[in-house]
Amino acid sequence: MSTSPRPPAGRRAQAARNDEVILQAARAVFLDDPKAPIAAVADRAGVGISALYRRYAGKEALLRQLCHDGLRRYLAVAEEALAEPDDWAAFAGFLAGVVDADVHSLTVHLAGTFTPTEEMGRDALRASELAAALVERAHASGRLRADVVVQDLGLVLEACAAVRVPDPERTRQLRRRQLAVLLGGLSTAADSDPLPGPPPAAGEFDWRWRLRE
Amino acid sequence: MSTSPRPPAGRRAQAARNDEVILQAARAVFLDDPKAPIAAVADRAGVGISALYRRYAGKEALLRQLCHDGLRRYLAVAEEALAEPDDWAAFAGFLAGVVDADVHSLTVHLAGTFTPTEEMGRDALRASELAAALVERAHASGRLRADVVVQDLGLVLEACAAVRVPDPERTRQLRRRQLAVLLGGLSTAADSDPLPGPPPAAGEFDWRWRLRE
DNA sequence: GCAGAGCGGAACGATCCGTTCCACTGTTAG
DNA sequence: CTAACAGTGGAACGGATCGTTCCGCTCTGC
Repeated sequence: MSTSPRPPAGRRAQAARNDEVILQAARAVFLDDPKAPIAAVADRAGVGISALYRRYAGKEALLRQLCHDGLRRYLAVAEEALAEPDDWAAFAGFLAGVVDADVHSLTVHLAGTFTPTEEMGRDALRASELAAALVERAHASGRLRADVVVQDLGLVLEACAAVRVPDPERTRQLRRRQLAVLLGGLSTAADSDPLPGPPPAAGEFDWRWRLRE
Repeated sequence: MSTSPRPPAGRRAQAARNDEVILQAARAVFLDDPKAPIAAVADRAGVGISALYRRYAGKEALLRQLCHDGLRRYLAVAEEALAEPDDWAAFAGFLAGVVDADVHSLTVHLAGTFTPTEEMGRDALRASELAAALVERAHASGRLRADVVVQDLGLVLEACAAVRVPDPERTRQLRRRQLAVLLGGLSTAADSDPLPGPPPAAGEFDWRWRLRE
């Protein structure tokens, strides 16, 4: 056998596999508790702490990577949604996609625990542009209440992310339910009074991203 | 002057006033961060740590008291709402009252940080009974979607409590907005598809109340 | 005046957590 | 075949945090 037979079971392969295992473990752990100790990630991944520090300069680097990955998933979901021809379906599908991918917790709840990179800033900007486009199309479809603004998406996503039970699959189901209620409330079919108070403004949620203390 | 002139400025009076100041400070602090250190409460109240430990056996006792107070407020809001003749207005007013009083964070988010008393258990039971009555009346009014169950109230309140900006008054406004959207989605006016997935079941959120670890 | 309730805040001990360090193991280049 | 070494597990360390205790002071009510 010149090359290794089936799964390349070498030290290298093990390491490459650990790359993925560690990231998945970190995602699961920090999704469950944004302030979890780094040792919890190692335990969950079934590796030692060294395996972590070999890959990331420190906790902050890991958090940053995790958050950036989440941001990229958000972008992917948004772009996929924009490909949908039906304006309202694109809007609803986008929200469902973000909720299912649990991307909101990864981005917003990890905010302030690390210093963001410039690239993250660019991606975040692009993300808000895509969201604005989706809202605009939803407005054009006539099915979105006129007094809904882009920033309301943040509230909706936060509301869904707040739903949490120990079982992940059940959590997903309950979030879908919550999202369905919210979508009903956002649609013009709800003939209720105008939404109260000044709508959320641009930059009103930026404080999350400032480093704590 | 036989008795003190204007405000009864004695050591006793100061102490009585501190009772209230400390409770308010504790509420503000733990509302902002359920795991805040006890020293933060003392700072916020403008008193020393001794003033706290003179009144409460420990952190857990303070948390328990705070949570029980919140529960009692919840009961008061619910009973006030039940006095409203219009079924739907009672339902909507109840939710608005709970959101404004920020009672949900005080009860649910402090859960698991102390061992509850029997009386709290009784009050919690009564609270769920009142909530069930309000939901039943809302159903009777015909304005509440048929597939909404009592447990959905927890999701709605959680969604509102999740909205949070540094300014408390602005937070209240945004929560009202969120609640308005949710109420729109809960009402029969939203002609959308049936809510997806199995509805939240009784006892599905009890895990919060078990002591952590 | 004087006993003591009430208080401020330093000090203590326990815990937790991020990071470093070292010994060990299997792999791979030569 | 073997010497170097990438990769790893996990103990150990140092700093930070936090709940609680304790001591000395003040001011009041008798």
